[in-house]
Amino acid sequence: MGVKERKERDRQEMRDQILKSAHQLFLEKGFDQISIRNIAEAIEYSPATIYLYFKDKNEIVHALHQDGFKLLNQHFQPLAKFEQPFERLKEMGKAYIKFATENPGVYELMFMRSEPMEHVSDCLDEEWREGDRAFEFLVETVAQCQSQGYFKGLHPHSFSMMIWSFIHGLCSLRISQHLGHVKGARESKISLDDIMTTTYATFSQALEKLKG
Amino acid sequence: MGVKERKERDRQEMRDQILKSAHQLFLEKGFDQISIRNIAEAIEYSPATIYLYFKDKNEIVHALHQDGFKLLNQHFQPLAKFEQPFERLKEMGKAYIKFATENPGVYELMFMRSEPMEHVSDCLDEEWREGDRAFEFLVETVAQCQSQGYFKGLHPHSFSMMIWSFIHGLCSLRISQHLGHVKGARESKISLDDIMTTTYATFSQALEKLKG
Amino acid sequence: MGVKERKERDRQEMRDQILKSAHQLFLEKGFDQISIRNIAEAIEYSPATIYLYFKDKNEIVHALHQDGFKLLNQHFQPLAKFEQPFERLKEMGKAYIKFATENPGVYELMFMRSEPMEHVSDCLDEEWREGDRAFEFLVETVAQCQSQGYFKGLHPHSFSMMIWSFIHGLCSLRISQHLGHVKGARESKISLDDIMTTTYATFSQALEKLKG
Amino acid sequence: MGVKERKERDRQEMRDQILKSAHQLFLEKGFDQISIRNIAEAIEYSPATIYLYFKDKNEIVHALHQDGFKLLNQHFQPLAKFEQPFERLKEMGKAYIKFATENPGVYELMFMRSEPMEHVSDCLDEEWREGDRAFEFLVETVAQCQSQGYFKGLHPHSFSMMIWSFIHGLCSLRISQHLGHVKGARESKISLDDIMTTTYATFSQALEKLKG
DNA sequence: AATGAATGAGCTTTCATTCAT
DNA sequence: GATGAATGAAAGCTCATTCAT
Repeated sequence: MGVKERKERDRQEMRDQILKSAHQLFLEKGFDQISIRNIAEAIEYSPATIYLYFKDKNEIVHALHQDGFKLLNQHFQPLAKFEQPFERLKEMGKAYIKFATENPGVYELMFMRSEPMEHVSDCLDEEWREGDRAFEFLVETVAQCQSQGYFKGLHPHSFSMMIWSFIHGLCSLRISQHLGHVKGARESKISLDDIMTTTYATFSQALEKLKG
Repeated sequence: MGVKERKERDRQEMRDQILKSAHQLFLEKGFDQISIRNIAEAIEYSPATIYLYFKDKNEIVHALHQDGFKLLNQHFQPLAKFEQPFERLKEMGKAYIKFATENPGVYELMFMRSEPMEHVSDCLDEEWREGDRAFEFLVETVAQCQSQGYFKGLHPHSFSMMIWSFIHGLCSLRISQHLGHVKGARESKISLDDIMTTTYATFSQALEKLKG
Repeated sequence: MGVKERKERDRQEMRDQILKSAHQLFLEKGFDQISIRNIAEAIEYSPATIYLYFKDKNEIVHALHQDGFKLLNQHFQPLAKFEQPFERLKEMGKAYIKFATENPGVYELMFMRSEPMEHVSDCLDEEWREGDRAFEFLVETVAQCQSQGYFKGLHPHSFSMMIWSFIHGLCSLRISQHLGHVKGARESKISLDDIMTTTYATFSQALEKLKG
Repeated sequence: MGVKERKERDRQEMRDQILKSAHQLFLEKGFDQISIRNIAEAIEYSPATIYLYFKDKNEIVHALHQDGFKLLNQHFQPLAKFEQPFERLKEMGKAYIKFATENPGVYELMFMRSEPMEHVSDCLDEEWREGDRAFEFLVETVAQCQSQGYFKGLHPHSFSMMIWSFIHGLCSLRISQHLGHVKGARESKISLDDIMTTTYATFSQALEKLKG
């Protein structure tokens, strides 16, 4: 009995290792520098081996895509403990930034490229469950904020879109290396993290002012 | 003397023609679909000819990058006529969206990819002049808004960063095809343009509320 | 003792099952579409298992080759009942056509490819017994026809070769899909079976005229 | 002026060289052992170079296919001088055999494989002109034989099909190496050429007897 | 006896780039 | 000034085969 289970576990471990390597390569080399051969080299296996665990390159990308959303939701999980919705909202932003900053390659894959979307768009809605969950969490939190007097008169869905746009913009500018090239940031030696923190703080202040 | 100058002029014309074609291709195909052969075919010259005018593919990308910023500034030019800074600010957003929507390939190249940045970062600050101009225009406008009572107590540079993050986030989500996949948008048949308009309107409303 | 024999029997059964699946695959897919994996999948065993029963792919092909000849002879078996040799000869042709048409993949393997031959040529004459039987049956029938006044003055072995060439030509043209591409057949919508029947009938008529 | 022409000639020579090598490889290795890499190696160029002269592998196969038919017709050309149709018919057979024997690889490609057919079948009828010409030449010759009293009462098209089947059968058995394995031929040390000659002679005799 | 895991060698194809002409 | 010709390097992928378990 144990044998079968161990095999299954080994198999899963190998899949994970492959995905982890791909993940790592995204980080180092960027989305289109990734190749089956690259991954194979990284895990020190032959390219053919990859195909024992994934049907094709697409399936790898797909898996990373889904794993990415799961991971994002994991970053959101601890936020439930914040009872004040506005507090929670602000923490969500921080968690999102943390996720993007720590997993730039996967973030790129999830939100900054159109290629994966073309494949994924054929999929069942089911595939989007994790992605939906994340967004719904945001919408709910916004709605709760409104019931406490924030963002009065604004549509919660649209306002959530706005928030997401901002935070995605900030994260993606960082990942695409544009953050450090803005006039002002370029000259002074401010760290990228500081820029993000400052910008996010500004956004938070603005949100705060939208109360009442 | 005249000969030398004419030659130089011819050379510049050829460079422009190549860039124009590349720009056009970006419009149709997107960043990774572009190739030297593609461009050569479009201008009806041989691939080898391109190398007479550009050292390598990077140099083309680089040039497009710079031209892109010029083009963006051209979109901003007519905004000078808006005397009310807040009006001007809102129009800037629209102009930015227009630029991004009409030149998705170039936008992708300018703001959504890290590869070009890596090459550009070695360059002189001089290279960034056009980019800086665009951002400074935003900062100035924000500052003028503040002198009229908007965004009180917020740092103009940071607030500009926030605005840019938002608008870039919105545009890049559209270009990367993610806009249509958000829960809600996916089911209803809202057009992407409508989503952008709505989200931007929400943002404008929010900004408006930050007066006083 | 019994154990050893049972094992041997089991082994033989497995070999047969593998061959049967391969045969089936040939029927559906044709010579080059076949792979060890294909066969393994069909018998629901792992590819590695196949190597327990056959040294390599060649050995499988070889075995199919031999089985093919057995099957061909089985098609000939019922012909013994035709007492008139010329009738029997004509029925042999029909039986051959039936065999080829119903087992195109195996026919291809047996008669249309050189690869298998290269391996087989090292083999003992013994290996050819079944093949020889089939041809000898033809030669005998021809000889009997001659004793009834047909094909006078023609060498039976050569005449048999001639007959085989014709019938093989007809069958192989069909299997290689050339039959439908001849001028005339291509335009009209005659079925391949009709072309074969007609051509064979013409041949029969010609043979008939060679009497006396 | 001469430059352009020379270039064109060089280009044609290269194409020919590639085709010749492919032709040669067919001969040595058989149809499916052929690969772009193989050909490239044979002509001592890089694989990529092949793609400068042919769009893809298919185009090479296609070209060989067409060239083959042209070559076959060239073998038929000198036969016009035979005024007696029956003589011409017999010479046609010999010419066909000569063509097949000297170009086994191409013959295999032209008549013994189904893969090329699948691609070619989509083509215009125009593509088949050369093939049609060859077959029509046969039908005409048969018809002329009939006007001289041969093959009375037989349909010329069907009878031509019969002749082609025979001669193709004979040639293809030789090419697929089956000719030497027939009982009788195997034991005695008769050369393959002798077998072919003898079998063809027997066929000729039979045809002769179909007069009157 | 059976197999999961692994791989080397092979495939077709594309592309940025160089260089002799 | 322009290019046809050539290529090295890389891509995704498949398959027959081996071997430890």
